[in-house]
Amino acid sequence: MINTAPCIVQVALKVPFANTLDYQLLAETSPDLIGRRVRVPLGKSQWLVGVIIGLKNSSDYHHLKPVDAVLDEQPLFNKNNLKLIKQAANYYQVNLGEMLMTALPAWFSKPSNPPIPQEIWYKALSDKQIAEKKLKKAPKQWLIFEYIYDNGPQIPAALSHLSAGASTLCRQLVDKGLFEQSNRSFIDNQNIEHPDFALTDDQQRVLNHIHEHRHHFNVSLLDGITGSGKTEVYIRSLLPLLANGKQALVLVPEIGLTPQLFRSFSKRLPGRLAVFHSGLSDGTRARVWQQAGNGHVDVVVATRSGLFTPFKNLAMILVDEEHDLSYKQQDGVRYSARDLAVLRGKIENIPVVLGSATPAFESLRHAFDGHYHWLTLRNRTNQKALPKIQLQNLDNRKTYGGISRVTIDTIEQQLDTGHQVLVFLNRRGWSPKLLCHDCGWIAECDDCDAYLTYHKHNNRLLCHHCCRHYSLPEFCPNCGSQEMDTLGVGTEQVETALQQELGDYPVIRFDRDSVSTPRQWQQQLDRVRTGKPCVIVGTQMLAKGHDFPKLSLVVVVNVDNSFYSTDFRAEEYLAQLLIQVAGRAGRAETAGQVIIQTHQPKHAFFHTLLQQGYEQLARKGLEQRREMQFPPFSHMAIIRAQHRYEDKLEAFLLELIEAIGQDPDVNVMGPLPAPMQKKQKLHRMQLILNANNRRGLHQLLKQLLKKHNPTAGPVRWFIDIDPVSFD
DNA sequence: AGCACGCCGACT
DNA sequence: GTCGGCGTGCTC
Repeated sequence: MINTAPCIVQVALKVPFANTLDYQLLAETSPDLIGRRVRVPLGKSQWLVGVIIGLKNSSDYHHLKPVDAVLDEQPLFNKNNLKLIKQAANYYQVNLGEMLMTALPAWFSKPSNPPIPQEIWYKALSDKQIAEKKLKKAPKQWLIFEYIYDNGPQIPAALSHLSAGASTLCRQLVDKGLFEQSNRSFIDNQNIEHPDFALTDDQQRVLNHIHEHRHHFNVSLLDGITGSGKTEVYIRSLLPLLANGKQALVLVPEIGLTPQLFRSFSKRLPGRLAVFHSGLSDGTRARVWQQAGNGHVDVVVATRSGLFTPFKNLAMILVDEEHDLSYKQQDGVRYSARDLAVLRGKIENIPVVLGSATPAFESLRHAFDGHYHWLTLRNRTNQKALPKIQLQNLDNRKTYGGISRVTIDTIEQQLDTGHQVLVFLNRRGWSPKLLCHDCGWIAECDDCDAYLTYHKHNNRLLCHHCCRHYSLPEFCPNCGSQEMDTLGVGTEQVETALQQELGDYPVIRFDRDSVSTPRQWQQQLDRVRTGKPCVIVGTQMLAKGHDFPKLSLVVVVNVDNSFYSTDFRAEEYLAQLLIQVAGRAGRAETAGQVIIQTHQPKHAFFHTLLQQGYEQLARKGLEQRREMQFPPFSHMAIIRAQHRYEDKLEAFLLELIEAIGQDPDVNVMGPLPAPMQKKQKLHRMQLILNANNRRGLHQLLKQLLKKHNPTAGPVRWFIDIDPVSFD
């Protein structure tokens, strides 16, 4: 029966002043309005997209504006999804509307509600030999066929590197009966491999455990060293679920790692696999979202924002590399996809598996305490020895581009025996400082509190924080001296020095300056993949994922900065990074070797990590945090504020402290200048709140938000719950 | 957040 | 005389 009286809907909108606003809706009152999007007017002339999150029974609707349109025929968010988002909004202290819009692919927030664009995928139908015969006279078509045959279904846009006019060629292949086209954003796996290799005892034990606990919420920490076969465990955990027609969500920390895992999965998992990450177009992301929600996709491999993908029948969430900081969003709503994955598992009552070779100390603590099932893989599947790590004291050693003579000799030996070498350092450019020898002046950015990095290729100074360029001063602006010199070493300099020292061997540099496009990335990677001896010089971007089979030696140039960091997690991060880069080495046919150059080889950190291992480092680190009352033994939040004038900013934060008042459970530190006090002309300051109970902290923040609207006054500020970085 | 209203300085 | 600065206030 149609109810002709308007009903009142509560709409969550991305507006900073309210969680929901009420509108009247002249339509059939039905409970399944909840979770559907609407277009509503707000204020003078704003059309906004919001989500209906409740209905009200009242005849008092005359003062309410009407909903302009209901944009969805079916709810875009189901009950569990809304529950997750509501709890996340509450936890991270943001509006429901803001959390909803964070969860929703951008495509769905357009008021015009355009239809989701479709995309044509091509899939090889025929056998390779048959196709080769048929395509003897069509080399371009053969190229396309071979690529799709080897790499699985693709869209024409992904084939542009093979040939121009790829979509035409694909259509011709369909006409010849060699290709099939489909209108969806996933691949439908049928010809999967069933390898007959046996799992190691460790893997089997872990797998049995996951299998036994697959029907209810529980968290397993899959703590497995590099090469211990975590991916195989993921695959075999998923197989029985997929066989029962269920769905799974797999999170990876960054786009670069999706293809790898996706490729392993596509060889082995029967079913429909899709990826979801920021590298896809808005339209594609919307499509994957919709199809996962409809149950048309079985497995989604996604980065952070994919955590919110709706599913019809979700049965498991895997979080790969769970320690990775990329899971914490660093702008907008500062949520942690790993933490929310656990919450989602709880809400859906399904298992969550967190995997890492170097679990976050926080996660390990849950494992030690028995909150998480602690599943360890301590042996490598191929029985190969782990790389040998050795420290090299840099004191009193002459260096060439930051690298000692002994190390260069070792590098040369490895190259001479046909191997490849990775030189890792986390600093791009030629040199991180430009210094005046006479007065000690150091070039700094006008807009930020940061030293300028000298880049030799364009002979300019660059601020790595705001990207502002400066030309090189001929005289010291402070004393007029011409004795300007660079200080410290960056990738550019390492590359040049090594090229000079190693003569004919190629030196291939990977950093944001030398590889800024996927195409360049691929080109550089191809040079390495030839397997010829070469030196790879790279930053952080090389630490993750990529396997170089010929790599036998990793040199870590400078790690000492971490020992002076103010971040209480600095050593944890350093250990994770070192183990990760070391993991790049051991995959060669010979045992890998890692050289860490440092001025502090006697530091307790190295002793613990190298003699006792990561687990022991974690136990010690956690013990210190317990004593100091730091997370995870306390609950932290940071209030971050910025303004053009330092004095105004400080005055405002003092006002906030006043408003916070005394709380026996919450320790307020500040106002502290942020480590980088000025960034892009804005001064930055913060208050650190450290609380011994979560509820108290949240109550306090809630009241603070009520008293001081963060978007109203002249000073902008926001709350970062469970911060992982302090810059 | 947007977008209005509103009250004071330098310009055709 | 106005154009435009950004302070304050409101949005179902």
